[in-house]
Amino acid sequence: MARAPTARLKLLDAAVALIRAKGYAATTVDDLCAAAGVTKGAFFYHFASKDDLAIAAAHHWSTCTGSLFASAPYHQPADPAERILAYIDFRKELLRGEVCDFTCLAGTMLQEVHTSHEAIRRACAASITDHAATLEADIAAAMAEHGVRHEFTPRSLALHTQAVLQGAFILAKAEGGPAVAAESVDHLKRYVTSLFKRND
Amino acid sequence: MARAPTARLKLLDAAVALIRAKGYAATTVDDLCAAAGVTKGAFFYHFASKDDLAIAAAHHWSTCTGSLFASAPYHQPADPAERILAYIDFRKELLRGEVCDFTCLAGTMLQEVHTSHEAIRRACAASITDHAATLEADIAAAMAEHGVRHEFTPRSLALHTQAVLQGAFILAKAEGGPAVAAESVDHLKRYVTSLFKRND
DNA sequence: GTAAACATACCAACCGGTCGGTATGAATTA
DNA sequence: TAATTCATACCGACCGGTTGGTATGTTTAC
Repeated sequence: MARAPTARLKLLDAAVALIRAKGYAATTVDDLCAAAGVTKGAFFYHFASKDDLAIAAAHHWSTCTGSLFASAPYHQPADPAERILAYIDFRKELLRGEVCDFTCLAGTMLQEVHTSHEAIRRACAASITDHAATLEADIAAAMAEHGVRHEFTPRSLALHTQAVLQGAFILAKAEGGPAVAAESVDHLKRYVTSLFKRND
Repeated sequence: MARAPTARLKLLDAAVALIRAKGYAATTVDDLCAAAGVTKGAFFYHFASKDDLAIAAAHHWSTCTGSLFASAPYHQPADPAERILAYIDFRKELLRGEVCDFTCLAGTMLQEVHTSHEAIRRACAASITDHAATLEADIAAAMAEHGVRHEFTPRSLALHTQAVLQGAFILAKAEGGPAVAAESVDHLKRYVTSLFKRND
């Protein structure tokens, strides 16, 4: 290896930032190169096409968010139901600053590519469902412990939390700020709390 | 008037269909003209620009969905809480067939334009918040009737229902079908039911 | 006949992608 | 150990097609 492939990483970071702000189609290769401080030659050396970058960006996004959530403090409570509520609190804390900085790359891209770019769609879908899967064990344990007899699966509730978050992002984009999104997350917490209320 | 301005309406319908499927940026003026069966001359006779059409399409969308929901049967129950639950049921019933046919134009466009196209953002935001506003009266009445003492406003819950729906659309796009979306709406109904449970 | 409602032909800017070339360092060989 | 070889990493000019938009001609209802 001659040099470390720094251009590739800079392009991936630029892709996450620009696509979250402008969407996939509106983000041009030149935009990405300018933001990353590299040239088109570097772009097409590392990525076969713009679509190829999108797939790589989705994986990059999964990796970054994956390690963020893996090392987050919401895993500490001993009670699984408490861990889920702590997760929701953590997601609410992330809702600060500029809209582009707390919204989801996968959700944004999905809207544009779900019919026309099958490979990108799969990568984005995996990003969301894989993250949701990290909640399933705690949800299952909480349902067992608290004797939840409702007719839904742990996976279903895990995905619902992601639906609320994705929807909250859209509301935030509509309003231009995180306030509405935070209120929606409050409703989610109230729901989950009501599900795992000790029914003695 | 020489001819009835049928091209304008055909273009608006085409815009709703194409933008829901491919997103705003990926939908070209030529695409729209082809889908509507008109030429570019007709397009730029009726709309000053592509952005102008997007704004008109958002208003068109508000009008169409507005009359759909106004004439929907969920207003019949005497109890306001029942009306809200009937609304949620109605929204779930709409989740059938192709993803592009039940997803929301405003939510889709918002993702792409929220930073770069202020006017379009406003039109989309209005489409969502205005629809949410149609639920507020029933929510307020239900909260009063059922003695809900929670710390949230009717507007907040109304917007939350829209967040869940928008998020459910994204999940549907990820999966390629309405199944997950429907389950998320089930969770929403369970939440609203728990809020308005008779606490006697 | 005249004005609204289109159609046709066209343009300049832009966009994704290509291509020839270069700098750098690691392995190979003498 | 020093010259040779070669792959990696990157540059930037360039190309052909596409895109939003325009200028101008044609049809149709009143």
